[in-house]
Amino acid sequence: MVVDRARRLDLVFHALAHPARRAMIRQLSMAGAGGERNLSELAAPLRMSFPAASKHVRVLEGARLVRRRIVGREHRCRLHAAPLRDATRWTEQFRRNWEARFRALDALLEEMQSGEANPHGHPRPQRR
Amino acid sequence: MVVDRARRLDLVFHALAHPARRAMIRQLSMAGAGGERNLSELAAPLRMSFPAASKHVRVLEGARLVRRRIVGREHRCRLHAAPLRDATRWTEQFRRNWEARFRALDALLEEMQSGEANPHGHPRPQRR
DNA sequence: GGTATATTAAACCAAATGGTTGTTGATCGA
DNA sequence: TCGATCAACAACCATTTGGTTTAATATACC
Repeated sequence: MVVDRARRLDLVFHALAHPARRAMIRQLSMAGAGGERNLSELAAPLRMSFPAASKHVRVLEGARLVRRRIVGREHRCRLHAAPLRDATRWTEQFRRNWEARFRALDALLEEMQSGEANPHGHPRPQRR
Repeated sequence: MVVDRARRLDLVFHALAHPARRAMIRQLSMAGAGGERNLSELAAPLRMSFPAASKHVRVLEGARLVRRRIVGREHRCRLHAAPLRDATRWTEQFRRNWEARFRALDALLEEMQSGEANPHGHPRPQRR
């Protein structure tokens, strides 16, 4: 099944949009690279039934944020960081662009204030 | 109404988890700092009814990613980057930690391979 | 005033989400 | 082999999400 970039981002952001799932990611992150937690360990701190926690893990798997390795009766989960990087890249792309333009506007205002003294009598554009 | 940090992140990530809303953010980002788009402009490229688009804008507002200024009959929207930064910070926090540990593991493996020649006969641990 | 434009509101709908309980199956340890 | 443990599965439920259509409201234009 082919899942395109956009759909992939949907899944990752959706996975991150629930505190229980973020808590799981946090816990797996603490485990370090190659570190693993089985489902019980992930579910334990979560104030919800085991099946509920299990479903959250599946959501994380669907977003490819977590991979599962079955060893005996335990399902060992580990974090997979790549989709997290994709998500970050997406947000950064627009955040940086946006903030860069804001800095450019700041610079322009600075220049207009100090260099010339508002020579054409235009009212200075205001932010906020 | 007080909305705590965790809940705020829920809202932001949820807002980012739909392609229509990401498209709106992209469009507003193109508009530059201080740039605005009214609802019709945001809705136009979206292959859905106007009311549907309007609801998406509300979701973005709820996440404080967009602010609305009503001018006459037009509702002018502008991007607000701060929550985007919060979201990025969250993901970066764990991604970096995780990748740093992975690099450390790589370095260790490197050292074991070149320095000693696998002296204890342990099978080399494999990643992937 | 009358008409077009921009947007909200209301009612409705299907599907997804997030949770529960109860049951089943596999595996580990004594 | 027996009991405890780890986890899936199924069925069910309430709420949210994402969409629609139709109607209402406020503003701009002629």
